[in-house]
Formats: sequence, C-alpha cells, structure tokens
Amino acid sequence: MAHEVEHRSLARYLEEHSLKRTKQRDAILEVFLEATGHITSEEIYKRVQKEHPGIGYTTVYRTMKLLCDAGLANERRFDDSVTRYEIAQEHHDHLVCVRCGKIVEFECRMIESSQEEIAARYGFQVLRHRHELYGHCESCREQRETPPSSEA
Amino acid sequence: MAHEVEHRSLARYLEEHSLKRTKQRDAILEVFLEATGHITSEEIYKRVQKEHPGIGYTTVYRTMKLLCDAGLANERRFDDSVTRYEIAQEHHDHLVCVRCGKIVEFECRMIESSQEEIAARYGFQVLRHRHELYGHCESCREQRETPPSSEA
DNA sequence: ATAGATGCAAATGTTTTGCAGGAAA
DNA sequence: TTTCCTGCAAAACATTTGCATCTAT
Repeated sequence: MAHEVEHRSLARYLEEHSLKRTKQRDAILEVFLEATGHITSEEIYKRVQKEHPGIGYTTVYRTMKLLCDAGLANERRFDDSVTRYEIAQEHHDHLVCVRCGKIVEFECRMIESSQEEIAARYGFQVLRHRHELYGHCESCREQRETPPSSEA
Repeated sequence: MAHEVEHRSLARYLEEHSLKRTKQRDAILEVFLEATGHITSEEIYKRVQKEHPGIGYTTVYRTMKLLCDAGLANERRFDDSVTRYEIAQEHHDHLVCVRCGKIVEFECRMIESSQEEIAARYGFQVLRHRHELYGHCESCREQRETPPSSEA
C-alpha cells in the first residue's frame, strides 16, 4: 500500500495531540489519498460509504478538517460553493474549466513577485492568496457544440 | 440626485426586457449606488429597510441579480461565504484585509499578461478570473496587538 | 476507566423557490 | 386586465453542532 508516509504523518499528529486513531479516520484518509485531486466532501463520503457503510457525513467533514490541521490536506473553494480538498503541497494556483470541471494546477514566479509589489504599494502584508482562471480547456474548446458534460 | 446614468440604464434594460419599474427596484438600486463598494446583501437589505420597511430579503436578492444581468452590478464572493456586490467597472482584482475587512481594488497589466501566457501553455481559453490577496492592511499592521475589530 | 470519537438529528447561514395576493403596463 | 412583482413561508444546500452512545487508549 502506498501513502505510508502520509499514514505515518497522521499517526504522529494524532499522537502528539492525544487524539485517537479510528477505522473511520483511516478509511477517510485512504480515500482522500487515492483521489487524484480536488475531491469534494460529497465524493469522499460516497467513496468511503462503499467500503464502510455507516460512516457519516459529519465524520467526513470532521476528519477532513483534521487532515487540514495536520497539514496533509488543503481546503479549496472554487466558484461553485462546495469545498474541495487537495493533497497539501507547494503553493500553486488553478485553471478551472467551466464546462467539464477539469482543474489544472500552475505556478508562476512572475505573478508571485507582481503580487508582492502590489501589496507593498498598498501597505498590505500578504498572508495568502487565491488566484483562479476560469475558462474552457483544450478538449472542451474542440467540441464546443456539445453541451456541458458534468458542470463542476 | 447623482447616478442618473445608472438609473436611466436600468430603466432602459427594464423596458427592453418588458420588465416593470417598481419602487422596490428603485430603492434597492439607490442604496446600491450610494454604497462605497462591496456591499453585502444583508447590508443592502438593512439600508433599504430604513427608508422602506416592508421590502423583503427576497426582493433584494432578486433585484441584485437583475442589476447584474443589466450590467450595473458585479457579484463577488471572497473567503467568507457571503455575496458582495460592487458597481460594474473595468476588470480588477482585490486585496482583502483579514482583520478589519477592508477591501482595496487593484489592477496589474503584468499579471494579466502572465495569465494569458499560462492559459495558452495549458491550452485554456480564459473567460474570467479571480485573484484575491488576503493579508493585513497598513493600519491593522500598526496596531497588531489589538484584537480584530470586525472580521469580514 | 476515561478522554475522545461517532452518528444521528437538529441547527446554521445564505440564497432560492412556490404561491397567493398586489401593482405596473 | 394581463403580465409581471412582491413578500411570506418553506425549501434548498453545504456545513456545523448538541448529545447520547460507543470505543481507543
């Protein structure tokens, strides 16, 4: 099984904070780590259900919050009012296709430095930022006569 | 009374779409135009109430949607899950103070062109974007011992 | 044994919708 | 007098919380 590092990292976090390791937390972590990226709470819930029916929505929310606190996950909210989680990693921004829901990550030093400059100009100290480009991805542009497949 | 242009523009939109001009719509437009910027639905509702008690929340929401359709307002949603409205204008981005809620608008050609370049790299056609820098504004940095005044 | 976790149901907060009555054209 | 609006109450959503019960430690 892959993800040993993350499993150990969660175990350590739980221990350090005198929290308990439960089958629910393991199951949710497993599903989260196996997702390709930007998974919603609902999707996590549904996937967890398959293997462990009975685990509640509440526990999914609480556990994802825990994974964020432990530094394993990051919360993201794009323009559709649902929270998505991604595996914690270097800072980056997103391209979101408004037709098929595809999400691509990117990183741009040039933009980062422009941000610093702008913040300084207005006297702001930047803690974090959010930068999303919404549009049509390549494949959606190619078949633009087709109606949206699974808006996200 | 200022805002004649906007009032006329709304009237024209209503006419073109066979919609009706009502005292509620006028009142809400008036409050919206008099706000300095980035006003929430709740705030619009409360201000409208002062002059016109009886106007409902529903009408505020519906009218703001109408103003957006008419191109007079733009909807914005920052990290706090409430919708804000700003007077429609040239595209721009935002600096948001996480302590006092202050919002500053900025515009940066350099960033815009970097965005184009990135989108092209991934085959995306950008329709719109969202770019927000969250941090501490100058005055909040100065008195950083003080607890947050009105988190927004 | 005991602190902490779970799952249900109910609450939350924001926005939307159904509908019967009311106002603009 | 017809079409569109309004306001209320209820519904919709996504997420959170209270609480009695259960379970790692």
